[in-house]
Amino acid sequence: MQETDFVSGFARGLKVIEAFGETTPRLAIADVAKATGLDRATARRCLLTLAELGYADYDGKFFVLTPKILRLGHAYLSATPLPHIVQPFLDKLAEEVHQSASASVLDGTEVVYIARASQKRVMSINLMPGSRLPAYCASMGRVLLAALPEDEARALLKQTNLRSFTPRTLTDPARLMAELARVREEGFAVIDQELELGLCSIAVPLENDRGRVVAAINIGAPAASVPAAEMADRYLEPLKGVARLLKSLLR
Amino acid sequence: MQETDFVSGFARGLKVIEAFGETTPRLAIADVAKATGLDRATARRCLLTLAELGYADYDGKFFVLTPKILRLGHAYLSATPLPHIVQPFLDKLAEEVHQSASASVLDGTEVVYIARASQKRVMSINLMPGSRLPAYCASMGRVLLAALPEDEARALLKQTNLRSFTPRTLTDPARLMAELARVREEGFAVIDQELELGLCSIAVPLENDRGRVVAAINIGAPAASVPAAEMADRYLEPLKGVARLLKSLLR
DNA sequence: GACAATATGTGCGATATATGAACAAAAGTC
DNA sequence: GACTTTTGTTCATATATCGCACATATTGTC
Repeated sequence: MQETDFVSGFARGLKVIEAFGETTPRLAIADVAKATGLDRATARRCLLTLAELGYADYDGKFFVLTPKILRLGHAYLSATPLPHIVQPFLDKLAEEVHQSASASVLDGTEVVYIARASQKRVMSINLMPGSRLPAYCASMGRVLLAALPEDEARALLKQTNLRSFTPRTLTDPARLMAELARVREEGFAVIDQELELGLCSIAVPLENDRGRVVAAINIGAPAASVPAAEMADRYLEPLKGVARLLKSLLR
Repeated sequence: MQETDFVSGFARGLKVIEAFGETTPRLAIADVAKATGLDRATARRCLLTLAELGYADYDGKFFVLTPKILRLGHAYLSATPLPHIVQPFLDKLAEEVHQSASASVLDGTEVVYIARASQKRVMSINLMPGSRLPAYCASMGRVLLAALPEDEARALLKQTNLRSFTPRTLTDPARLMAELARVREEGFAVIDQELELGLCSIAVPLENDRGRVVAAINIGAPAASVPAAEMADRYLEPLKGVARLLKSLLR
């Protein structure tokens, strides 16, 4: 890369941070080099830089990220109006329906939670702002994919690893595209235990004042107490209500 | 900087990300240059790099961070065992006492939330993993400062902007140090509306198996329903119980 | 609409960084 | 414990980046 408007040292460093993940909390220099495709010498320099700045700890062998890294993501959550505007509406919604309510946006093939009001836990994993789920099998993901032009949605599905989380997970691209068309038509998506057995959810898009879809909100409920068939009857109106209220507030 | 093991381009880039914050969500090149102290040309290159990589959007004038930035903080939250281990205990605790429970660690002069189980909202601001509060006037902050050697705690207080959030906020360094001594002695800290009127909280330290304090947990309650004097009676034992259970699980 | 005041874009020499190979040091294997 | 393999560190040099100064564009003011 010869671009004069691109700081490759910076880009490499960000790659190094992203090398740390769920399954790889402690990484040695060589691990990072392998994960990022960087030269070992370069990976080492990036890691030492992180340590020097206090974003990572180094015990002479392994590097571990420190909580200071959270400043970076926090810069987004506190700097972006959307999470702040949506949060109180989610709180009220969650309290009214006695279920968890969340808001998310699309980042590549995943949905990213940007706000959440949780009632008692139903999911096995703990969702919070910054959490990610594959878009194709999450209710908000379906809504957000449906809001894209068909080819873009298709392209994203193509680059997604379509695996079955439960026996009910839809993984056939053609059937997913058909479902997206239905979602686009009807204005909401219901997921019946496709991500986790025992969990249903329903989502609607959040439009801004110009009618562009900027996010999605959903309600999740235990399948045992709220069968999928009832999700829309119970929760569609409350969700649509919030979406209507927010429409004029978002840009 | 002449260090051979330091990538200053990377360090500069991270500085640029941190320039975005609550009051400054949309920044022009010159703003970033001013905020970071970097040369305009450098700030511009870093920003264009962020945009190129999809971490920021650029409309030709202003830069805005995208949700992709959350991947960076998420790398910590998902890579670090502490949040995962603590979360289920907080969930159980919050349900038992019908109040919000949180866990945090120290980052400089601030506490950083790493996990949280929220019951109904009492605070005006919404706390979530990644959120920050000044250590000197938060219950978990007091506990974490008390766990440091005296000089370190004193040094941190010195570099803190000790402002009064409410008429009750302690801001005198000497009195704060005395309070830290008391906290160290008694093993818990109670905050009586020092951060926000109407909000009390109580925190205890979380030790690992070798007795080192690695985090703090707390319970927050509305002052109207639980006077500060009752906080310890009601919540100290549940908190201590969780700390005991976690001691062997943390390293 | 002309002027001043800021803000942004660009080319260049000086300087810092990446590269890959060579070396040193562990770690794993038999 | 000698051998192989992997990992970490160092170094010289080719290359990319920095910061400056200047050119251009945009914004605000009267």
